[in-house]
Amino acid sequence: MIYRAENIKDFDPVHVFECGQCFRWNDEGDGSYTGVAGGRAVSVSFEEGRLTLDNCTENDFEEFWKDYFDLKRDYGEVMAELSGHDEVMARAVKYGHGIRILQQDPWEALISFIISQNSNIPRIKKCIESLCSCFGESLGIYKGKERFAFPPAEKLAGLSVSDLKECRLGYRDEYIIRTAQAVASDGGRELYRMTGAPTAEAEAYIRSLHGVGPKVAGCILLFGLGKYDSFPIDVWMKRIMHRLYGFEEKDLKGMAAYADKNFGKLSGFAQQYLFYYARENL
DNA sequence: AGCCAGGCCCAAC
DNA sequence: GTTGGGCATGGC
Repeated sequence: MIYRAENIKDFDPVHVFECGQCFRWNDEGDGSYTGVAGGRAVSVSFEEGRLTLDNCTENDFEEFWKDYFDLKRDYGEVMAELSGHDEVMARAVKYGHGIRILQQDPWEALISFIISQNSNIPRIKKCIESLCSCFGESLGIYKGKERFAFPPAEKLAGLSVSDLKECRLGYRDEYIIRTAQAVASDGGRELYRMTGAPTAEAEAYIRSLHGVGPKVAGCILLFGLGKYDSFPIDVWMKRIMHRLYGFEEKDLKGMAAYADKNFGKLSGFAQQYLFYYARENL
Protein backbone atom coordinates (compact mmCIF):
# COMPACT_ATOMS: atom_id res chain seq x y z
CA MET A 1 0.00 0.00 0.00
CA ILE A 2 1.07 3.55 -0.62
CA TYR A 3 -0.03 6.39 1.61
CA ARG A 4 0.28 10.01 0.58
CA ALA A 5 0.07 12.92 2.98
CA GLU A 6 -0.60 16.27 1.34
CA ASN A 7 0.26 19.83 2.32
CA ILE A 8 3.35 18.91 4.31
CA LYS A 9 5.77 21.78 4.82
CA ASP A 10 9.43 21.91 5.72
CA PHE A 11 10.34 18.29 5.03
CA ASP A 12 13.50 17.39 3.15
CA PRO A 13 14.31 13.66 3.19
CA VAL A 14 18.01 14.24 2.61
CA HIS A 15 18.29 16.56 5.58
CA VAL A 16 15.97 14.52 7.80
CA PHE A 17 17.83 11.26 7.24
CA GLU A 18 21.39 12.48 6.69
CA CYS A 19 21.65 14.97 9.54
CA GLY A 20 23.00 12.37 11.94
CA GLN A 21 20.02 11.83 14.22
CA CYS A 22 19.10 8.35 12.97
CA PHE A 23 20.98 5.29 11.74
CA ARG A 24 18.51 2.94 10.08
CA TRP A 25 17.49 4.91 6.98
CA ASN A 26 19.26 4.44 3.64
CA ASP A 27 19.27 6.33 0.39
CA GLU A 28 17.71 4.29 -2.41
CA GLY A 29 19.37 6.48 -5.03
CA ASP A 30 16.09 7.74 -6.46
CA GLY A 31 15.38 10.39 -3.85
CA SER A 32 13.62 7.96 -1.53
CA TYR A 33 14.85 6.56 1.76
CA THR A 34 14.04 3.12 3.12
CA GLY A 35 14.16 2.30 6.79
CA VAL A 36 12.60 0.57 9.75
CA ALA A 37 10.98 2.18 12.77
CA GLY A 38 8.35 0.95 15.15
CA GLY A 39 8.59 -2.52 13.64
CA ARG A 40 7.53 -1.18 10.26
CA ALA A 41 9.61 -1.08 7.06
CA VAL A 42 8.75 1.72 4.65
CA SER A 43 10.15 3.89 1.89
CA VAL A 44 9.74 7.64 2.10
CA SER A 45 9.83 10.29 -0.58
CA PHE A 46 8.78 13.90 -0.75
CA GLU A 47 7.97 16.31 -3.52
CA GLU A 48 6.02 19.55 -3.65
CA GLY A 49 4.32 19.20 -0.32
CA ARG A 50 3.44 15.56 -0.75
CA LEU A 51 4.95 13.00 1.58
CA THR A 52 4.72 9.50 0.11
CA LEU A 53 5.09 6.40 2.28
CA ASP A 54 5.34 3.07 0.51
CA ASN A 55 4.27 -0.06 2.42
CA CYS A 56 2.15 2.06 4.74
CA THR A 57 -1.57 2.16 5.50
CA GLU A 58 -3.55 5.21 6.48
CA ASN A 59 -3.83 3.73 9.97
CA ASP A 60 -0.05 3.25 10.19
CA PHE A 61 0.40 6.85 9.21
CA GLU A 62 -2.11 8.21 11.67
CA GLU A 63 -1.04 5.98 14.52
CA PHE A 64 2.70 6.06 14.06
CA TRP A 65 4.42 7.93 11.26
CA LYS A 66 2.71 11.28 11.78
CA ASP A 67 4.31 11.54 15.21
CA TYR A 68 7.55 9.84 14.19
CA PHE A 69 8.14 12.54 11.58
CA ASP A 70 6.98 15.24 14.01
CA LEU A 71 4.45 16.44 11.45
CA LYS A 72 2.30 18.20 14.04
CA ARG A 73 5.03 20.75 14.67
CA ASP A 74 5.39 23.98 12.70
CA TYR A 75 9.04 24.04 11.72
CA GLY A 76 8.51 27.38 10.03
CA GLU A 77 8.11 28.86 13.50
CA VAL A 78 11.11 26.97 14.86
CA MET A 79 13.35 28.11 12.02
CA ALA A 80 12.12 31.70 12.15
CA GLU A 81 12.75 32.01 15.86
CA LEU A 82 16.19 30.39 15.71
CA SER A 83 17.27 32.38 12.67
CA GLY A 84 16.59 35.58 14.55
CA HIS A 85 19.18 34.85 17.20
CA ASP A 86 22.42 35.25 15.27
CA GLU A 87 24.00 35.00 11.85
CA VAL A 88 25.64 31.63 12.37
CA MET A 89 22.34 30.11 13.45
CA ALA A 90 20.57 31.71 10.50
CA ARG A 91 23.11 30.19 8.13
CA ALA A 92 22.79 26.75 9.73
CA VAL A 93 19.00 26.84 9.58
CA LYS A 94 19.08 27.88 5.96
CA TYR A 95 21.49 25.08 5.15
CA GLY A 96 19.49 22.42 7.02
CA HIS A 97 16.04 23.60 5.97
CA GLY A 98 13.68 20.65 6.05
CA ILE A 99 15.25 18.87 9.01
CA ARG A 100 12.74 17.37 11.41
CA ILE A 101 13.65 15.89 14.76
CA LEU A 102 12.35 12.34 14.54
CA GLN A 103 10.48 11.03 17.56
CA GLN A 104 12.48 7.86 17.91
CA ASP A 105 11.80 5.03 20.33
CA PRO A 106 13.50 5.65 23.71
CA TRP A 107 14.97 2.17 23.97
CA GLU A 108 16.30 2.15 20.42
CA ALA A 109 17.74 5.63 20.87
CA LEU A 110 19.36 4.58 24.13
CA ILE A 111 21.22 1.65 22.61
CA SER A 112 21.94 3.39 19.32
CA PHE A 113 23.69 6.31 20.99
CA ILE A 114 25.62 4.06 23.36
CA ILE A 115 26.92 2.41 20.19
CA SER A 116 27.64 5.79 18.61
CA GLN A 117 30.31 6.81 21.11
CA ASN A 118 33.81 7.21 19.77
CA SER A 119 32.70 5.90 16.37
CA ASN A 120 31.57 7.30 13.04
CA ILE A 121 28.22 7.25 11.30
CA PRO A 122 28.96 4.59 8.63
CA ARG A 123 30.26 2.21 11.27
CA ILE A 124 27.43 3.03 13.71
CA LYS A 125 24.93 2.09 11.04
CA LYS A 126 26.65 -1.21 10.39
CA CYS A 127 26.76 -2.06 14.08
CA ILE A 128 23.06 -1.33 14.55
CA GLU A 129 22.03 -3.30 11.47
CA SER A 130 24.10 -6.20 12.69
CA LEU A 131 22.46 -6.05 16.09
CA CYS A 132 19.01 -6.03 14.49
CA SER A 133 19.69 -8.85 12.05
CA CYS A 134 21.20 -11.02 14.78
CA PHE A 135 18.67 -10.44 17.52
CA GLY A 136 15.70 -8.54 16.11
CA GLU A 137 12.43 -9.98 14.88
CA SER A 138 12.25 -10.52 11.13
CA LEU A 139 9.78 -8.29 9.34
CA GLY A 140 10.03 -10.22 6.10
CA ILE A 141 11.40 -9.18 2.75
CA TYR A 142 10.90 -5.60 1.64
CA LYS A 143 12.50 -4.14 -1.46
CA GLY A 144 14.59 -7.26 -1.90
CA LYS A 145 16.10 -7.36 1.57
CA GLU A 146 15.07 -8.99 4.81
CA ARG A 147 14.19 -6.34 7.36
CA PHE A 148 14.47 -6.62 11.11
CA ALA A 149 12.94 -4.80 14.02
CA PHE A 150 15.16 -3.37 16.71
CA PRO A 151 15.63 -6.07 19.38
CA PRO A 152 13.76 -5.41 22.64
CA ALA A 153 15.52 -4.94 25.98
CA GLU A 154 14.34 -8.31 27.22
CA LYS A 155 16.05 -9.99 24.29
CA LEU A 156 19.42 -8.29 24.81
CA ALA A 157 19.19 -8.69 28.57
CA GLY A 158 19.27 -12.45 28.09
CA LEU A 159 22.52 -12.41 26.11
CA SER A 160 26.13 -12.59 27.24
CA VAL A 161 28.93 -10.31 26.08
CA SER A 162 30.29 -13.11 23.90
CA ASP A 163 26.92 -13.40 22.16
CA LEU A 164 27.36 -9.83 20.97
CA LYS A 165 30.89 -10.30 19.62
CA GLU A 166 29.69 -11.05 16.10
CA CYS A 167 28.08 -7.60 15.97
CA ARG A 168 31.56 -5.99 16.22
CA LEU A 169 30.45 -3.44 18.80
CA GLY A 170 33.90 -3.23 20.39
CA TYR A 171 34.08 -2.39 24.07
CA ARG A 172 30.46 -1.16 23.96
CA ASP A 173 29.06 -4.69 24.12
CA GLU A 174 29.34 -4.80 27.89
CA TYR A 175 27.62 -1.41 28.21
CA ILE A 176 24.74 -2.75 26.15
CA ILE A 177 24.28 -5.95 28.13
CA ARG A 178 24.31 -4.12 31.46
CA THR A 179 22.00 -1.38 30.23
CA ALA A 180 19.60 -3.90 28.73
CA GLN A 181 19.47 -5.79 32.02
CA ALA A 182 18.77 -2.59 33.95
CA VAL A 183 16.01 -1.49 31.56
CA ALA A 184 14.45 -4.93 31.33
CA SER A 185 14.44 -5.35 35.11
CA ASP A 186 11.14 -3.49 35.32
CA GLY A 187 9.90 -4.25 31.85
CA GLY A 188 11.15 -0.87 30.59
CA ARG A 189 8.59 1.05 32.64
CA GLU A 190 11.08 3.45 34.17
CA LEU A 191 12.67 4.26 30.83
CA TYR A 192 9.35 4.89 29.11
CA ARG A 193 8.07 6.89 32.06
CA MET A 194 10.85 9.38 31.29
CA THR A 195 8.99 10.51 28.20
CA GLY A 196 6.69 12.41 30.51
CA ALA A 197 9.24 13.37 33.13
CA PRO A 198 11.12 16.68 33.42
CA THR A 199 14.41 16.83 31.55
CA ALA A 200 16.51 16.77 34.72
CA GLU A 201 14.78 13.67 36.07
CA ALA A 202 15.05 11.87 32.75
CA GLU A 203 18.71 12.79 32.49
CA ALA A 204 19.45 11.48 35.98
CA TYR A 205 17.88 8.15 35.14
CA ILE A 206 19.63 7.55 31.83
CA ARG A 207 22.97 8.76 33.24
CA SER A 208 22.65 5.98 35.80
CA LEU A 209 22.88 3.43 32.98
CA HIS A 210 26.27 1.98 32.07
CA GLY A 211 27.81 3.59 29.00
CA VAL A 212 25.73 6.77 29.16
CA GLY A 213 27.77 9.92 29.75
CA PRO A 214 26.85 13.57 29.22
CA LYS A 215 26.90 13.55 25.44
CA VAL A 216 25.11 10.25 24.89
CA ALA A 217 22.53 11.29 27.47
CA GLY A 218 21.90 14.51 25.57
CA CYS A 219 21.19 12.59 22.38
CA ILE A 220 18.83 10.16 24.09
CA LEU A 221 16.99 13.02 25.76
CA LEU A 222 16.58 14.84 22.47
CA PHE A 223 16.00 12.04 19.97
CA GLY A 224 14.34 9.43 22.16
CA LEU A 225 12.58 11.29 24.93
CA GLY A 226 11.48 14.51 23.24
CA LYS A 227 13.47 16.79 25.53
CA TYR A 228 13.92 19.67 23.10
CA ASP A 229 15.82 21.77 25.64
CA SER A 230 18.69 19.27 25.42
CA PHE A 231 21.88 20.42 23.65
CA PRO A 232 24.25 17.48 23.19
CA ILE A 233 27.85 18.58 22.59
CA ASP A 234 30.16 16.26 20.66
CA VAL A 235 33.40 16.91 18.79
CA TRP A 236 31.53 18.54 15.90
CA MET A 237 29.58 20.84 18.19
CA LYS A 238 32.79 21.78 19.98
CA ARG A 239 34.26 22.56 16.60
CA ILE A 240 31.47 24.88 15.50
CA MET A 241 31.11 26.52 18.91
CA HIS A 242 34.84 27.19 18.90
CA ARG A 243 35.28 28.36 15.33
CA LEU A 244 32.02 30.20 14.78
CA TYR A 245 30.97 31.29 18.25
CA GLY A 246 34.43 31.92 19.71
CA PHE A 247 34.37 29.55 22.67
CA GLU A 248 37.49 27.82 23.92
CA GLU A 249 37.50 24.21 22.71
CA LYS A 250 37.12 22.68 26.17
CA ASP A 251 34.64 25.22 27.51
CA LEU A 252 31.68 22.83 27.54
CA LYS A 253 30.02 24.72 30.37
CA GLY A 254 30.14 27.96 28.45
CA MET A 255 28.70 26.36 25.34
CA ALA A 256 25.85 24.73 27.26
CA ALA A 257 25.08 27.93 29.11
CA TYR A 258 25.04 29.87 25.85
CA ALA A 259 22.54 27.42 24.33
CA ASP A 260 20.34 27.49 27.39
CA LYS A 261 20.30 31.28 27.47
CA ASN A 262 19.86 31.90 23.75
CA PHE A 263 17.99 28.88 22.40
CA GLY A 264 16.18 27.70 25.52
CA LYS A 265 13.35 25.31 24.72
CA LEU A 266 14.57 25.15 21.13
CA SER A 267 18.13 24.13 22.04
CA GLY A 268 17.68 20.67 20.55
CA PHE A 269 16.59 22.01 17.19
CA ALA A 270 19.43 24.55 17.26
CA GLN A 271 21.89 21.79 18.04
CA GLN A 272 20.76 19.68 15.13
CA TYR A 273 20.96 22.52 12.61
CA LEU A 274 24.43 23.42 13.90
CA PHE A 275 25.64 19.82 14.00
CA TYR A 276 24.53 19.16 10.45
CA TYR A 277 26.04 22.41 9.24
CA ALA A 278 29.32 21.68 11.00
CA ARG A 279 29.56 18.13 9.68
CA GLU A 280 29.01 19.21 6.11
CA ASN A 281 30.95 22.47 6.13
CA LEU A 282 33.75 22.47 8.73
C1' DA B 1 49.95 3.86 7.93
C1' DG B 2 48.22 6.43 11.21
C1' DC B 3 44.80 9.44 13.00
C1' DC B 4 40.28 9.99 14.29
C1' DA B 5 35.45 8.94 15.30
C1' DG B 6 28.10 12.09 17.57
C1' DG B 7 32.84 9.32 24.54
C1' DC B 8 32.71 6.72 28.69
C1' DC B 9 34.72 4.32 32.73
C1' DC B 10 37.63 4.45 36.33
C1' DA B 11 41.48 5.57 38.91
C1' DA B 12 44.31 9.25 40.59
C1' DC B 13 44.59 13.62 41.94
C1' DG C 1 35.38 18.09 40.88
C1' DT C 2 38.54 17.59 37.36
C1' DT C 3 42.00 15.07 34.43
C1' DG C 4 44.01 11.45 31.69
C1' DG C 5 44.87 6.75 30.11
C1' DG C 6 42.72 2.87 28.10
C1' DC C 7 39.49 1.09 25.35
C1' DA C 8 37.64 -2.28 20.22
C1' DT C 9 36.96 -1.36 15.75
C1' DG C 10 37.06 0.42 11.26
C1' DG C 11 36.50 4.74 8.03
C1' DC C 12 39.23 7.65 5.56
